[in-house]
Amino acid sequence: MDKAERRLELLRAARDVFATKGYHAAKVDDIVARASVAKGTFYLYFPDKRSVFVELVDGLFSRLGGAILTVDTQGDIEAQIKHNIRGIVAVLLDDPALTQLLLSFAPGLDPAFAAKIRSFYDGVKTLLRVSLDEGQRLGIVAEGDTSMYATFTVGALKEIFAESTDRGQAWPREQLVEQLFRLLQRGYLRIDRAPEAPVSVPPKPRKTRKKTA
Amino acid sequence: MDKAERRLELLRAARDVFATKGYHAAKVDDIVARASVAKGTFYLYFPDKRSVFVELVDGLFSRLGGAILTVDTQGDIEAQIKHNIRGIVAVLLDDPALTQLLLSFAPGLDPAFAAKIRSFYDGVKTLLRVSLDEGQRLGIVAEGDTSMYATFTVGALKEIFAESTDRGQAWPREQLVEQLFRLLQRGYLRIDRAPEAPVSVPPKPRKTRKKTA
Amino acid sequence: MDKAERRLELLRAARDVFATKGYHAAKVDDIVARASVAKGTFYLYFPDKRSVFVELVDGLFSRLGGAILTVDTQGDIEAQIKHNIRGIVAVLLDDPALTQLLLSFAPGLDPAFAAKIRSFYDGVKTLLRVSLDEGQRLGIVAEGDTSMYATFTVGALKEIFAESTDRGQAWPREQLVEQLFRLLQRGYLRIDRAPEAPVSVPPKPRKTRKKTA
Amino acid sequence: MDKAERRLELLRAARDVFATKGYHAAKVDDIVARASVAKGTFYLYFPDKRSVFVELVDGLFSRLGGAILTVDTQGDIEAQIKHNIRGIVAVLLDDPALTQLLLSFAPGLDPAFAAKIRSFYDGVKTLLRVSLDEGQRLGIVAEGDTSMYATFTVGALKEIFAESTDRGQAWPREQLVEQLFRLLQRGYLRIDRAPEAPVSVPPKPRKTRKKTA
DNA sequence: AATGAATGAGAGTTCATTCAT
DNA sequence: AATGAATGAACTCTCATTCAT
Repeated sequence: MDKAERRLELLRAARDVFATKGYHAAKVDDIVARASVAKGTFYLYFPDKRSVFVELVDGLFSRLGGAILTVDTQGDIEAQIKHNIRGIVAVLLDDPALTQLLLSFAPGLDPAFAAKIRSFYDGVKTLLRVSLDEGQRLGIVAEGDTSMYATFTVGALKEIFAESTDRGQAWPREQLVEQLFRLLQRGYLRIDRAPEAPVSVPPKPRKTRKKTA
Repeated sequence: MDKAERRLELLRAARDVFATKGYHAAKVDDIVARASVAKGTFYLYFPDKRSVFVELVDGLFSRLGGAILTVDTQGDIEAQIKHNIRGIVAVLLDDPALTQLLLSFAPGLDPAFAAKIRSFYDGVKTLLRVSLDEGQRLGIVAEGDTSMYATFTVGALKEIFAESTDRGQAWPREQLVEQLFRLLQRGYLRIDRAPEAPVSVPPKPRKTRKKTA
Repeated sequence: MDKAERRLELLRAARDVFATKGYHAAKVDDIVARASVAKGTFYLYFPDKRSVFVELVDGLFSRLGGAILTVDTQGDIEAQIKHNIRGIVAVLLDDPALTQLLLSFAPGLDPAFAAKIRSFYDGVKTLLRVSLDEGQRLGIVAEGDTSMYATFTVGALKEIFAESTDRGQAWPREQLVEQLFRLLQRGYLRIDRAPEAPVSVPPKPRKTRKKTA
Repeated sequence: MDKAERRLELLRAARDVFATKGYHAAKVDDIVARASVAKGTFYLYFPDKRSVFVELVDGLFSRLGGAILTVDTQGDIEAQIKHNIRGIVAVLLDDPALTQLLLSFAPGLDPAFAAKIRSFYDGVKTLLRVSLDEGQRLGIVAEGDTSMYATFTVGALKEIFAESTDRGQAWPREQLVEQLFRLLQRGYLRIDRAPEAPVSVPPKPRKTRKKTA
């Protein structure tokens, strides 16, 4: 077997075991058993148990980072946001075990991991907040504390993905994208305003924007 | 020292240690050291390490559960929702260590705990969803998948509290309540914004608010 | 059993196992088996395997250091030197297992240990060299490189003790003292000169000391 | 590459690694890395790690053994002794890494090795003792326990070489030979010091050398 | 002959739990 | 009730050795 392939096999095995049992309950023995190799083999490919974990999380992080593009306010904002959402959905739902792993990881577990994961989310939130600030200037984001909006959004996304992953993808992918977008839109996005009008926001006719909300 | 008091002391010690180091890194030695008792004493009050943890989480859960009242649609809905939020905020921010513990605990970490925690959140979501369903009938909640609204809300709350706890309570309590409410309100609530008007959202007369909801 | 006593028991067990099998071949399992305790107990008394070893060697070092007194050139030199030799002999032969351990320890085995042990011997040699320098000024030590004399002496002592320990103390203690002294005396000491006279150096008549040697 | 040469290369590599890190800390990986061959290759030339070590030590032993000639009491004793010393010095200082290895190896470290090494030194001591016994009969060795003289001598030599090797050969070779000889001479040898006179120590007529020697 | 990936027995260490005092 | 010394199962990681290529 090819060296790179065995490495991947071990990563996959580790991912599955971590996702199933959690980091601490996952023993190296479990991982190698799942990969059908001897214990020592594990250490040919990774310096220690922790580093596989870190590599898995890092991989997901970077794929997520790659999926999120900064919104260009000159272009079609709705399309870009949906594209970002779609990207995130794709990355996360393509590897539910890994998503489980990421979402199930929490501060307090291990200071070293916590810092790494927190900094990732902080990065996402900052990205988001900056976009929201810009949006406020353009009048397409409601007034208010944008950093709280960002926190709110990230939390909502995390929970929805956690649930999706948990339940083995109850919601079809594109529907998830649509619903997520509408949540954001009805929440604080003001691409189409008339936000306080009870219902039926006509999506397209954007020219009539009012301040009042 | 009184038996009940010693028990409490141990619980507090455990809570602090768990919150600081996480469940696995917290050693029984750390807990008893913090409580200034001998190691054996710990086992006079608790059958094992895990059960202290469970008891702590359970306690927080039940206090949270107690703080959330089913919204009586005959009464002042906004006030009741704010009261609920205020209750949750109070419970969580009154014991940041425990909140940290709860939020830092996640599925995947340990299957047994995960089930317990998930069932709590499921309970909260169900409570919420039922209220939202009712709200939809009353026309004060936007159309859409209420279970997703519930998930969304819980996720947002978790993230905001996590951040609040993390940062040593950056936001003043009442402001947090207000902002959370406004997020919900602007999000999918369709209560009329007659600002500061005490109460009485006329439940039935839905025709005036037309088109949807 | 008393805590201090158990500690001693473990030290003794470790000493015996180390002396018999050497540091690397000595397993913690061997030590605890010999001390008739569980493996975990070992770690209640010592942080790790290495530290027991270090403690053993340190103990012997300090006892040796305590046995060696700086020679006061105003007093009876021969008596003082013999006293030193007697002290060293006593320390080393009283605990053959530990002596075995010390002598069987060598540079290259482990950089950390090597430094520790080398520095001890360096200390001894320096002590000796200083005495010899003083002796040369007084005309009771032959001319020549005193640092080489010191090295020579230490090597000879080490070998003789190694052999004594090996063979289960072939030579009676006081005879060893006498013979060691005579080796030194005939070697480079000039307390009683007439050094070239083939045999039978009359030990006492010291008053006639001559420079010439 | 020629088979014998590769074998030598591995031996050299092993010698260097052993000398630097000691036997236990030296990994087969280190050795093959230094020899720039694959790990499996090592086992084509040697059955196991230990056997390389043994072969290295054996080689040094036999070279040492070859350098030591039995002293012919009919010939020039001083010259022969110096020749022996010079031979030992040459063997040891020509390969400091190996010397380091030999001297840093000690009983207790590993029973199997210990026996081998002890038997070598025992051989040397016996050789020496026999010569000294003969010397006593000839009146050129002081009275006393010759086996102790032998032990003494070997120990002194070991220590001096250990120090020389340690310090990267502080003393020039011929000076070392001279000084070693003088130590022996002033110690228990009773050869007349007629300095530089080529040879022929008349064995018997001892009375003429008086006082000074 | 040479390679180097794979092996797996075994080591040191940890720590929740027990129990004699 | 309280103590804290003792326990030992379990874990991660090491590395000499093997063997298919």
